Amino acid sequence: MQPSPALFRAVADPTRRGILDRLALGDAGASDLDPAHAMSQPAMSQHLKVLREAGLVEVRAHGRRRIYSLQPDALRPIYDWISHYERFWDARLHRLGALLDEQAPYGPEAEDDTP
Amino acid sequence: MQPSPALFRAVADPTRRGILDRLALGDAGASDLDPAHAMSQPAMSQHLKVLREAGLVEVRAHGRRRIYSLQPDALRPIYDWISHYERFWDARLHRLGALLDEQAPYGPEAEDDTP
DNA sequence: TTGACATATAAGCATATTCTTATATGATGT
DNA sequence: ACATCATATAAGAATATGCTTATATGTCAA
Repeated sequence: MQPSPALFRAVADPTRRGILDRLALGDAGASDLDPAHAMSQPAMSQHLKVLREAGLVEVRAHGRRRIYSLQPDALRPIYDWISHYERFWDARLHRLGALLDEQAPYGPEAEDDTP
Repeated sequence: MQPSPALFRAVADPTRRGILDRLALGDAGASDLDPAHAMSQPAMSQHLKVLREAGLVEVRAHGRRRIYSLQPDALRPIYDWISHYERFWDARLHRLGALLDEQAPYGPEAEDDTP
């Protein structure tokens, strides 16, 4: 089964992946997540919203600050999806695949249209 | 390090993930990849181009057909990126993280602004 | 060679995404 | 209460994405 579009969309953006990487080091307030002020405050807030809606981060209030924390479990659907391909990463399986291809040039379902 | 934007962009689209899932079953001609004619021929061709540019598929000519094959190795950067988060998936580590959080409420870098 | 087939590319349009500026909300310290 | 700080939301503009129709390229079969 496929991961939710919201999840893939959330991690598709390099800025947001950077935020996740940062949060993997430890919880942080929203403003701490962009120390170099590479983007405006609303831009960051919007990225955090996308991550929240994907379940990848959670917020808690600490006074007037919002402390964000990583919810790494939310990445599992992507991990599981990719894991299905892991079996192809073994060189011997690759070799076997090549052998099978020699016998059936382009897969089990392709009809032979060149008699 | 972060996977290339082209790679993440390629798998961010559910239609393209479907194409990859289909190719995991075996090589196929471009037209075989949309048996239900859910989209136009150019749409499929454009999706395949994105996948090609991300290195996720390769083409070979077989007569006038183009046979596409999966290049699963190209998924590894995403897999590796996500693997960094895998260590958080263990419940005991989660527990430990909570304990550490009690001692340092929101991570190692947050300055104490509530005296 | 010629016409049909399989795929790719070009151009244009609708929608989505991401940014910006301006403003709202809510907590803090005086 | 009031000014300030931290964050969120609204609205709009610029760009990116994914689709469509039309057309180009290359192969096959007669």
